Amino acid sequence: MARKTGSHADITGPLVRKAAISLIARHGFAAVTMRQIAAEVGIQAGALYLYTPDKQTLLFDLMHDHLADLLVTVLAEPMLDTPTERLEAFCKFHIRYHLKRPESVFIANMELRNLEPDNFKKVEDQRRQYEAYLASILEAGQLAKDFKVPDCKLATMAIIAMLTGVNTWYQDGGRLTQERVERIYWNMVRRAVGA
Amino acid sequence: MARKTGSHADITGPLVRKAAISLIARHGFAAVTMRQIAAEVGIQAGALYLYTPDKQTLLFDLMHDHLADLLVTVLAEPMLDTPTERLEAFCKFHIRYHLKRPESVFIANMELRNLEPDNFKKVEDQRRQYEAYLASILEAGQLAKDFKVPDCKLATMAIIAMLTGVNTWYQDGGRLTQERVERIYWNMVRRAVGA
DNA sequence: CTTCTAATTGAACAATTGTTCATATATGCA
DNA sequence: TGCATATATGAACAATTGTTCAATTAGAAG
Repeated sequence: MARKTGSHADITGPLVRKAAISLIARHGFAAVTMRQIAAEVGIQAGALYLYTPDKQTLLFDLMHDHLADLLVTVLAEPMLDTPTERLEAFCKFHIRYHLKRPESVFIANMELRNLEPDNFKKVEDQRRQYEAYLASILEAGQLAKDFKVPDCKLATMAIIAMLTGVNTWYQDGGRLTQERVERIYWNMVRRAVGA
Repeated sequence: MARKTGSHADITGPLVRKAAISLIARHGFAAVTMRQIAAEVGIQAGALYLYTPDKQTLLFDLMHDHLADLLVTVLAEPMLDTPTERLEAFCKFHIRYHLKRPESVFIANMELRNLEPDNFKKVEDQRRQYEAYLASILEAGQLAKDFKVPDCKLATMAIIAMLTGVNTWYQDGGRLTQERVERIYWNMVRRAVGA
């Protein structure tokens, strides 16, 4: 039965997620203890089990929810007319979206091997869907002879790796603004696909 | 005093390293126990301490030695005449070298946060040197007007991320040979830098 | 053979792990 | 006010952790 009013749990639950994201991104899932997460929230370790059935589910939920939001958001972007415009929008979206939540991105990329087989399959499928979205843009551009890509699958992996790599070095207030980074990367991608 | 003949330790030592690499790549440093490593080698956990002072040093040695070998090897490559030739050689070298030791590469990329601060600094510096090698090629090409790169630092990070990404999906005996992958990626890099 | 050292065992250590649960406190509703 | 439920404690659990070390075995040198 759903609660009507905002209870304490509705506040603490998100706090647990936030603490877990921060700690796991910094130290890795296996290195973070339930007691550390609890301490960050300001509760005892036992109370965590009011918000998650176990540690593994907590990790899976973080990764699954992150990727689910990524998919929903990218699919909600307005569909532009030409493959080139769509590729530009994708590149800039990917950089912007990932730079806004670096901790979740880090976890989603690094903690795959700590997922139990069933959970791993689900998360892997979400990644596959996201890659398929980019691949479809490349294939459309290839078909329309807007792009010259020798292999769409390879180009997909290359572009995603390249764009996600921004997260490893970018820092706010650094030498380049985010908009400038987006433009430079889009230019490299554009030329790489021959558009 | 150096031993003249190959002792048992000269054999077991490398076995410990190999077992550690395999296990850490699969499960992550924090999730692997000294007892697991020992079991893989076929000895007791206590005997590991004949080959490493502690778990942290074992990890650092794996990462440090991997990157040291990477640096020595890339610097030993013959220096070609033009920046374009050098960039092509670098791209193909990077893919080939990394595909040959995927487990060490995985560890070097994923376990940075499990290094103690001093060890982290050393490994980070090795990475910086490798990046500087590629950056110098891009800067030379830019100066010679062979490349059109809006930002050499960004292009360096983009290219390395893109090339290293091959390790996440390539499998021997798959759809594409390694040589074909090298050529396709080099083509994308070449166009990305405007060569 | 004996002697010396290198290599290894196996038990032990204190600390920490994820998780459970009886008990207590707080909160919202009648 | 009191009752019911949601939320939290804190102690306890067995299992496991990295590491140490006295005792033992193996191997090479003389």
